[in-house]
Amino acid sequence: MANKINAINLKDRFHKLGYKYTEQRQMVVDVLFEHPVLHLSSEDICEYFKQKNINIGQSTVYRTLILLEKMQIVRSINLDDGFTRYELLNHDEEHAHHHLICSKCGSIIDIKKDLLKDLEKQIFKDYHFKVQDHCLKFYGECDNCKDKN
Amino acid sequence: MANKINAINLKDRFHKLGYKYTEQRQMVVDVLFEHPVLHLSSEDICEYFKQKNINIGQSTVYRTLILLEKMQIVRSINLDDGFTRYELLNHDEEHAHHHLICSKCGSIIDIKKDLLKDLEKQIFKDYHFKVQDHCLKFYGECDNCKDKN
DNA sequence: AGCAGTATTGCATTTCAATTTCATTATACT
DNA sequence: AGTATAATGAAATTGAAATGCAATACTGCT
Ligand SMILES: [Mn+2]
Ligand SMILES: [Mn+2]
Ligand SMILES: [Zn+2]
Ligand SMILES: [Zn+2]
Repeated sequence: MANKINAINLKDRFHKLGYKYTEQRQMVVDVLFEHPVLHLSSEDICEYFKQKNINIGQSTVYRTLILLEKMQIVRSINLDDGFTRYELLNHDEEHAHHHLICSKCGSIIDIKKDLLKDLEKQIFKDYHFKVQDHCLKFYGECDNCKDKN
Repeated sequence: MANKINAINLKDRFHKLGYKYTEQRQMVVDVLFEHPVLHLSSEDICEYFKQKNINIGQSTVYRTLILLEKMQIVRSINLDDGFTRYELLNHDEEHAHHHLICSKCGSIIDIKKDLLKDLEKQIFKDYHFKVQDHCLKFYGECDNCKDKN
């Protein structure tokens, strides 16, 4: 648990890298840690602040997310809805985890098992291509929506 | 080979669906069939026409690609460069094929083997999620770039 | 062939998420 | 506390995607 990232010990991470840990950045980090299961967009986070009457500029939210990605605290993902979305980067996962996207209701399910190790070995054999990361999305019908037919 | 799509017999496909097979649409289709290995964007195709002094409006190209996708002649893909790209839909492939994306030189390699059948069965067992299609991209270093270190 | 009805074109404009500018403000270090 | 530097945020800009609409082209019918 020593090196586990959480909202508490981030201050040091920022300072070690020469960044200031401002109130605004804290707030953005807090929202992400409070909703670990969601895939929030910059707009989602702005909307959340607006509802709580917290004044943080959209460009600050936007730039904070870029910074958090550079700091390897979040990862940006594309779930095909026109928004860049963000999720906390889990350092237990060697590679990006996968997503099930229900075409009916739009719900998103995380798949944390890697599942691709063998394929990547195969690709190295066949194409001499050294895989560093991947992006895998499955489109279909979720358990809930299957009943509603 | 009876039902194989090519640039020749598309006229009938358009007419059967109530669409007109105009010169502009033919030209767009031709560009796609002439570059089966590329992943062209709307802008790429406009640029190609401009260089050949062919006057076709960008909105026509854009709308033609949308139509071709609806007609199941092309598929749109996102290769993380900010452009929607298109490739001919091969009806031998049950699902979308995969892409290797070289982080160094940006080259794109098609992987036509499906490779995901077993995983999709596993996902149905574990999550009761019925996979209909998928999107798989691998990021890494291609064979060419590996030497240049 | 000519006509009428409908689909398509393409210029111009709009949309909208993402990005940048820049004057003001906050932070960290001494 | 003071100073240097980084961050903020309102406003403006960017650029790919999408749309409105008047002009044009295609198709089926006479
Ligand atoms: Mn996720
Ligand atoms: Mn391809
Ligand atoms: Zn669903
Ligand atoms: Zn390469």
